[in-house]
Amino acid sequence: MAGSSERSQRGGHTGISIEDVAAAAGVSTATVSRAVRGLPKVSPVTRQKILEVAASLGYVASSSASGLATGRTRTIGILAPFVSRWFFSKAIEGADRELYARNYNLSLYNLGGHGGNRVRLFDKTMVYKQIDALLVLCMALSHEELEHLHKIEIPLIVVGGHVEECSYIGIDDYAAASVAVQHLVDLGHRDIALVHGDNQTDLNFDVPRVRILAYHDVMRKAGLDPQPGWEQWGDFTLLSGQDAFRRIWNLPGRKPTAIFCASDEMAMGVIFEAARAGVNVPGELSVIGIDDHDFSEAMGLTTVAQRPDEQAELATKMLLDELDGHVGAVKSAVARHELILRATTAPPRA
Amino acid sequence: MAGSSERSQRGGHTGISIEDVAAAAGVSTATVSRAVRGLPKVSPVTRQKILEVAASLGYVASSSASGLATGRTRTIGILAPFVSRWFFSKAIEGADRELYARNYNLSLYNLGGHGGNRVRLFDKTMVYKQIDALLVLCMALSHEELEHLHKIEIPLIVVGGHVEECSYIGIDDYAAASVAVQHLVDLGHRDIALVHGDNQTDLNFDVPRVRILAYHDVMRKAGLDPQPGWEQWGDFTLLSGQDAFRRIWNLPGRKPTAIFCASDEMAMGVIFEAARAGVNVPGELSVIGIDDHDFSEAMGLTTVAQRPDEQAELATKMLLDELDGHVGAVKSAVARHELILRATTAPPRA
DNA sequence: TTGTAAGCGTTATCAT
DNA sequence: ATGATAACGCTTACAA
Repeated sequence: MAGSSERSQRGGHTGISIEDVAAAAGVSTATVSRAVRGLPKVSPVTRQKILEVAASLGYVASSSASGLATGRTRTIGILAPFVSRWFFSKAIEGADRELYARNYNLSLYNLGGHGGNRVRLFDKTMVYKQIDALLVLCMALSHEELEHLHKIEIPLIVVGGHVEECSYIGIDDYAAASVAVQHLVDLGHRDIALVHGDNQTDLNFDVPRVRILAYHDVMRKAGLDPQPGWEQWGDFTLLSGQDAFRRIWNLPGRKPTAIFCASDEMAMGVIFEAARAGVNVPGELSVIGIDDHDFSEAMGLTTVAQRPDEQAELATKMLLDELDGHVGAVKSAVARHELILRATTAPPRA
Repeated sequence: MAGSSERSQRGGHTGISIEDVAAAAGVSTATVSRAVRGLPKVSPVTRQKILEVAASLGYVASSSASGLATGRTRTIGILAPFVSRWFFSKAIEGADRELYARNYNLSLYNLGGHGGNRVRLFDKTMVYKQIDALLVLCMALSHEELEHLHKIEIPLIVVGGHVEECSYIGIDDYAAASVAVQHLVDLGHRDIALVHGDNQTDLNFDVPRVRILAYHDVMRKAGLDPQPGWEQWGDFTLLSGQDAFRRIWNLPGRKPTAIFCASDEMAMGVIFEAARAGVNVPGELSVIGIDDHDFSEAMGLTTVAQRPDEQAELATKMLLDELDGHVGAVKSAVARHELILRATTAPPRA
């Protein structure tokens, strides 16, 4: 019974079904199912025949149907506060590489405009019964959210920073920031300003705090005592870097000879604004960032590099391994960072 | 009849089902289905009761099951050659706004690393029975692909340029490029170079060609005759802009006094490289791009602005309207562009 | 190796 | 307004 030709009432929307293939190949649907999924216990000749028929009919299994039958969607979700920013778009590409290689789909949940009511994501649209695992980018999750996720029992991992209560992958922010500040100290700078990430919002959660801490520690160890007002916040964007520079430069008194920025984008903002103010980089002002943004090399920006794509790729691999039954595959890991010397840092003017 | 507690053989992975809710509320599954979907013909009191029970149980409908029953996945696919480039990430954010507002999911198909074998996307992973509609970003589809898509009968639209045989949304590339070149001509430039997009690859398909054509037309009408070698190709990236500048500047003979770049990123590459070569912008060299990239304002880059997010948002709206039964909702449209004068263009030196 | 048939959780038709 | 119930297309014991 039932070829796609003689299909009933609701939607003819479904195309070629497994029954059509079975009928055309003269076998049962069970055998077709086994054959197309490459399962064993199908004779070579039968499989061959079925594959041919399936191909000629253009058969593709309905993901809804197999999802319903197996309880798996073969889709993993990526939760991101933004997509059009360097870290996030790179991470998405990295995750996608692994997903593509292992034949999974990628469902993107962007908090961008609608960050406020992320509640909804956890209730309706999202997560629940739509994805097999969740990759969270640079966000802290609330207690409730984590609990909710935990209850659903889907593998979960956070990329881009430390977050309590669950596995995470990211660079050692303390070490990375320390390296950056120490580089400035080593060059002989004593008046070092800081443009850090906002730690009011949950974006990047711990990350800003840790980087600030590292700055303070390195400064203290070097016997340096930054001016109040030389610590400005930003939100990791170019624009906020520009603003921060202006606030620092408009301060009365002497100027810093170097600025450490918690992201390359902010560093670029500082550099553009410095240029506008006629401040020579690195002659009068050294600038260092963190990230190694796509534009950093072209701008000659000295930075501490990280690779969000690799981080997300690894995280995705762990998620998929866990789904493949490798219990314990998902675990925290520290990603590498590396100081890259370029043209925006130099010893302070004598 | 089954509560999630007494569930059989395969996976207990499924959580609370509609039956659980029905049982707890003392109604049939049919009524629960109507109630939770906000359908009419449910008495207020019944609905209220059901909603309460559903909420307390944390019930969420299985997308696989409803997908199977309705033939709709409530997911639209976005096909992009890259995600970590300005146009694409912005477009994704724009599409997401509309999708989120209308409670659809977003499935991302990135051709990034694996662009070569995009075949697979159309066969296996993708499209077929996984998504209700497809948004294509800046790519030409082959005849077979289009036919395939057409056969599946899912709404389809292309954003970011003209493509034959299907609806598309994008700026008028000819007009936009003309405005840019004309701006240089109006400033008095006669020696105008071009850094255009690659038209070998299918990325942006028609777009590069049309922009080149506009350049030629405007030049000819102005009675200008560009040097051979002043036309360099790029691939829309910063790096390729740098390379192009070097190739142009290394040419023997006189230098152009202005360069029109087919994208802001390439324009930035030209500017960075010009700075490195000690060429003053706009003193010795005017530079104009197309896009109005996030960084363009900070860099003072004169450009012809476009808004990929708005384009994708509109395209998505059309797709969803079509799915809502508004036949003919999907149709081609021209998006706006606007010349933005900033600091990288000026009259040529006397 | 292959077939039979019972689910999987919804939705939608048809009664009531 | 509500309830039975038959699909939806696939997977997977279990039987053959």
